[in-house]
Formats: sequence, structure tokens, C-alpha cells
Amino acid sequence: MDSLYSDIDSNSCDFFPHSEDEESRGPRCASPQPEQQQKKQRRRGRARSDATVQVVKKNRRLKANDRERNRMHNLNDALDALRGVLPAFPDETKLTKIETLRFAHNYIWALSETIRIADLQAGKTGEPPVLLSPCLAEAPSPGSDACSWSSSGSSSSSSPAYCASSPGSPAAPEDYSYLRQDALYGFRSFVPGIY
DNA sequence: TAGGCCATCTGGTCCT
DNA sequence: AGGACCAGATGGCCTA
Repeated sequence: MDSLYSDIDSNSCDFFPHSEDEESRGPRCASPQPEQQQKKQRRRGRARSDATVQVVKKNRRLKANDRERNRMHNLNDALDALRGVLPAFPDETKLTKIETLRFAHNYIWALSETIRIADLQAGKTGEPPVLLSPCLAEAPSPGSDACSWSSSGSSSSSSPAYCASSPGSPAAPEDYSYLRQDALYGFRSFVPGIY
């Protein structure tokens, strides 16, 4: 990497001719040459243009690296924003990238299920449908105590517990443990073939 | 020390 | 042509 630039520095006279005229006449620093030296000079001229191309390529690469870095930073910012809207875990450990995506996926699924079951129950009882349980509606804010996210408690992917059965009486926090458990560990049973 | 996670670089491909 | 996107490679840091 340094060698490229050190070449340029050491041969700065041969690079970046001031004009096309000078280019056609040969290197600026060159003195009148016999034929053999002129051939040599042509080779040097070729080498010079090659090196110029190298420099241009190098600059493009550096710019591309910079863009790629920014792109990845944007991606990480978006991932952080996603972590911000997901329920915070009691242990406050930062989710890895893959965990964040998996958890978000399952969290959306769980919310959808909550709506679906609430709709079903509303249809049974004749009550107006409950879109979101009071508990779950408050739960997503990180650090919120409205629904603490217990790592203990029973979890069942086939028959998860919901606190929306009685809108006026939020269920125990343990009812949401399946969310966390399934999000990170039992996720595959929910969405087969996602991996 | 091995394995996981991450940031960065890089070359290829596609799109505008 | 240049930028965006992607995947592979690499090296550093951290943890069990």
C-alpha cells in the first residue's frame, strides 16, 4: 500500500504531466536521448500511465471503502434503532445482530398472534375486538416495568399464554416469557425453514 | 486457546 | 462511469 505512493513520490517527475504536449514529447525531466534510450523512455512512458491508472484505481478504492464504511454504519444505526423498540431484557445484555433480527421477527409474530387471538375471543363473546392487550401495548418500550420480561417461567410454542383474555386485568408478567424464550431459543419451532 | 462477534477491506455484480 | 449492494477474507477483541 505504501509502496504505491512511495513510487509516486520517488518518481513524481514522471507522473501527472502538465499538458498533452508534454505527454507527447515525453517525460518532463527527460533530456535528449539516443534511439535506444528513447525506446526505454517509451517504456517509461507506458509505466507512467500504468502507475497513473493505479493511482486512480487506488483513489476509487479508497472512496469505495469510505462509502462501504458509511453504509455499514447506517446499517448498524438501523439495527440499534430496532433494538430500541424491542422489549429490553432484564440482564441488559445487548443483542447481537442476528439475535436482534430473530427477536424482532418473533416479536412481530407474537404481536400478530395477540391480535388474532384477541379478535377470535372478541368474536366468541360478542365484545368489540381488542387490537392489543393493555399489557403488550406497554411492553415494547425498553426498560418499561409495565410488563417485565421474565427469563423464567414456562414457555409453550403451541399454546402461548396471553394477557388479553381479560382486558381489564393484565396477566402476570410470566405470561410473556414465551416471547423472550422463543425469540432467541425456540424460534425455529415457530418458523420452520427460516434458517 | 478456540470460537463467536464485529469492523473493515476488497473485488464482483447490478443499477442508474 | 460511478454508486449501491453483496459476499468472502482478514484481523482484533472478548469470553468460556
